Amino acid sequence: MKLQQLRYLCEVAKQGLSISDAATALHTSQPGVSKQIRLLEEELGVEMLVRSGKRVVDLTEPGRAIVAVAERVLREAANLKRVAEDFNQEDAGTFTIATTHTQARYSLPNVIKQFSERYPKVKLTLHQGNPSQIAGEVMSGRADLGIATESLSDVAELMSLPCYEWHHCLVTPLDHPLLTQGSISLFDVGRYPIITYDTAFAGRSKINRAFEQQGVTPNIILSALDADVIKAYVALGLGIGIVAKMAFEPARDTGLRMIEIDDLFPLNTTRIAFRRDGYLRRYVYDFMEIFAPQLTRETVERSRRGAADAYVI
Amino acid sequence: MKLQQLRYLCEVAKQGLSISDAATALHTSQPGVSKQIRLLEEELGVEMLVRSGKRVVDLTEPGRAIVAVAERVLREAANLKRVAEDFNQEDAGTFTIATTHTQARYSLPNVIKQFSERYPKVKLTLHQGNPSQIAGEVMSGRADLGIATESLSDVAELMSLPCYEWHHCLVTPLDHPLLTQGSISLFDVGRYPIITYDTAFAGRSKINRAFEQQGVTPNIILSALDADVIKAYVALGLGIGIVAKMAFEPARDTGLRMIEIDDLFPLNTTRIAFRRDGYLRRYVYDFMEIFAPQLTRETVERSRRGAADAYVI
DNA sequence: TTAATTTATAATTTAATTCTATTTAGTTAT
DNA sequence: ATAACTAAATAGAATTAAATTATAAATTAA
Repeated sequence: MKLQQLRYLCEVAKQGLSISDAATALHTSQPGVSKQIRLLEEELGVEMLVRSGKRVVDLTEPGRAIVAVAERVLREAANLKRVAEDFNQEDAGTFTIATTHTQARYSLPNVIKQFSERYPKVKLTLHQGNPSQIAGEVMSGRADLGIATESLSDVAELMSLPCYEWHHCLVTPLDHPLLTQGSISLFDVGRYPIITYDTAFAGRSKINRAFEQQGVTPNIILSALDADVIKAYVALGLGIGIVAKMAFEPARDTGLRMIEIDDLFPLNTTRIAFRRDGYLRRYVYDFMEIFAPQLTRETVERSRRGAADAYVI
Repeated sequence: MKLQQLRYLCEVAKQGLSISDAATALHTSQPGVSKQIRLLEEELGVEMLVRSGKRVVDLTEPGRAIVAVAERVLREAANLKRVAEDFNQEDAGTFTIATTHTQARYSLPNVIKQFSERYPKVKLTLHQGNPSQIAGEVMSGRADLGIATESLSDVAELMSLPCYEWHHCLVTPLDHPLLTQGSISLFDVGRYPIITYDTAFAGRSKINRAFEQQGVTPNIILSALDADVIKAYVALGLGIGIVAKMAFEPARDTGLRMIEIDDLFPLNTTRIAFRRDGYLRRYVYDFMEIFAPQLTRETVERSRRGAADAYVI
């Protein structure tokens, strides 16, 4: 078994089961790929590709399982290179963060500015997506870190650590009646048309639950994927917005007012996630510490190890 | 980078940093190993071995990190073969269980008998050890499953599932005064010399804690690694024994009496553990189900996936 | 049925690995 | 300090494996 063979196999799977396309993508010849895959099949004693004459039609069931494991092997092998780079003290490399709009737009810019000044040679990529996409990106190794709110804690392969907590707030047009009202309840909020995040984003589920618990049925007239869209519609007078407090920028959002409502909705926790068994380069640790100062390299490593040394019986 | 190179490197590390010994172990020549390791060093741009002239003296720091990752790559690659074997429907293969004496001696024999009848061609190995050794064996991939009590739940890389619960009991000589006493408290037990498990075994920590909580200082005159030793000394009249209830066999232990004391010490839970990311062959799933009927393949797979699909935000 | 596309095979070339023999360097014992 | 021994690196030859080109066979689409 050779790593090369695994690379060929995975590329064929990736290219939609075309040996020719895989060969092109790998800058090699079609017969080479074809042969190496057959050699692997021979060695393992299992057909991995379903062939109809001279066409590859599908992966066999064992083929699917083998591709999954092969991908992991290749990921680990790629980790090896990163380990070496890291020890070479080369402050160069790639770094991919999968995150949501809210983070990318409102909490990351400062962090990334600092990071880039410290590591100008690191090629940084942001992948924007919804929380399940983020988890998928990190699990598959396409992203080094995932940053999202609440959602990342349920996945076994991922380790996730809390970074900071935040509240929602209301944004209204300049002349809204709620601005002059003293204390505001969910009932008050429920009287106006609401614009907020799409389900599965930035704490929307908590918003729903809070209304439910109070027996209020909110009139959500518009769900958006990000706060910028929400604010735009609020400015147009379509309703009041519920967004993450960090998404309100007094200097820019001059056509809007913000109302603090910390007690109406539960606290949200933004978490950072990475593969439990992945290798994290030095600069990734540094990024985490810039993002959430309590996450020093030591703290993170301790959490990763878990209580691996302790046992009871 | 080639798998071969990683194999060579790991073998050198395993053979105590001898390239010649590694070559012998791998049935190849010394210059071949030497060269491949140098090629890998060149490719990665890092020296992995500390050489003093023509001697290998140590691993460099990056070398150590690289060996660790390389071992994982090789483990995953080995998994590939198992996947293939599994789909080949070959009911043959190897299966290593790391466990404690208590399990090996009292709970596994029946299970293994059933298993071996069903899979006569599977080569089964039992590794006996203390709980931290068991965790280590499973983590490193030397064992497929670990079985122990309580201890395996703290390790992040391992997934552990509860199998069954059990209590301790007292074993005494035939004529012991406690045999005629009605209800027995920890104070009563504490009046006699005690023989029980060594620390870090079969719930010893729970025994200690129970005594502590009652403010009783037990007079433990002997700690043993297994119940057989304990019973032998009890039979000699050296004291009373505290062992797992399953370790008392009325038919064999004719020179001893057993006293149930389910309420004196907390319940113990025996767990089965495996690597979260390892491939489990069909017969391993079957073994688990024989051992603990509630652990069907479906149940186990569901636990492994965790709540990977669910997310909140 | 024909043209286009895709994989497999064969033959050739190229490259890489492994082996044997040998050299070089380090360690130990005298 | 020297000799004897051991281990690793090097060189060159032999072997083996991989990639390439050309081509054949099979399938799909027109």
